[in-house]
Amino acid sequence: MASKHPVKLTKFEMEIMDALWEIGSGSIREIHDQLPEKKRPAYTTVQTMIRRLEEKGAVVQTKQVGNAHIFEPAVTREAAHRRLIDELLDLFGGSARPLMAHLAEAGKLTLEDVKELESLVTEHHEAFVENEKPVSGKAIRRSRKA
Amino acid sequence: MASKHPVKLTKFEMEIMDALWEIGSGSIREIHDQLPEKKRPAYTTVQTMIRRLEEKGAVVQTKQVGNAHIFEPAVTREAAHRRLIDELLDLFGGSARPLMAHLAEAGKLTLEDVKELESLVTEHHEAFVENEKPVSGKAIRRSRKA
DNA sequence: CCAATATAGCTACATTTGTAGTTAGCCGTC
DNA sequence: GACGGCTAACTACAAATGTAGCTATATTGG
Repeated sequence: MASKHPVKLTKFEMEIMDALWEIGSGSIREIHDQLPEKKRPAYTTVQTMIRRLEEKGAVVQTKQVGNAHIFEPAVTREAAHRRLIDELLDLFGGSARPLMAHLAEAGKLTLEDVKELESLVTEHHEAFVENEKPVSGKAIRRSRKA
Repeated sequence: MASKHPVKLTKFEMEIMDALWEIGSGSIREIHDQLPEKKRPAYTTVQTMIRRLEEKGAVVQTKQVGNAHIFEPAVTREAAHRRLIDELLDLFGGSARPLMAHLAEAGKLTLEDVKELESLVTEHHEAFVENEKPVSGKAIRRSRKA
């Protein structure tokens, strides 16, 4: 496998990245403006954050428009999310089971969610038995509706 | 509701707590010894951590045996876990769905897991319709087998 | 009772994270 | 071509986190 760890991002860094993922690419100001008014830090704070994210390799500076730098994500939202999930799973001993249980108890899951999940898992499983490995190339097909 | 947020614990703090949860209660030394040899920090590091955890209200000093203090968790593992999950969920916009999808794709879930989950959710749901609120007092019953 | 040992209780320090001010340079405008 | 504004860069700083040493004291075996 190629890139080992898609860098570790903190909660706040994730929020910055969220803004960037949302707009796809943009200047510091655009990222800043994209942040929810509520917890919107100073412009310079975003600057610092982006700089650190760049150091970490989470964003890259692509081009330059005027004297403004344009940045874009160097990691996908999915990869970042997966990283967080894996980390959480670790705390739980690597098994997803307890995590599920918690979600269920907290009432965060509807029967529908579970149904959907079932087909996802089934598909995934079938992809495995049919090819002896995950569907090559493109990701597992699944009904997107969000 | 009583205690709002069961304190925020870092990864490392969780590991310390894990040791404590495991032994139920014990002295610094016992906690220290309980930690996996691999990443086992200095005795004093554990001391510092426990002190901070005490400040945070995650552990309490119950009694004293000889000159050794005995500590025990002030929060349940479940509560701590739930806290982490909730935080993760937040990053995901509050919905458990994307989380599920990730787990499914990462092949972390077996069909069995999903089946089990289904009954969990069903039970939970029934508890709701029957009582108009979560099962009072004790937690939802579920087959323990770990 | 006294020495060896185990603990507790401080203090210390490097890193990471969150947050922002200050300064200096580039750019377009008048 | 000088000026005002936007942006980049650097610097600063406090709190949280990770890690551990040192000192004084309590315990206990001899």
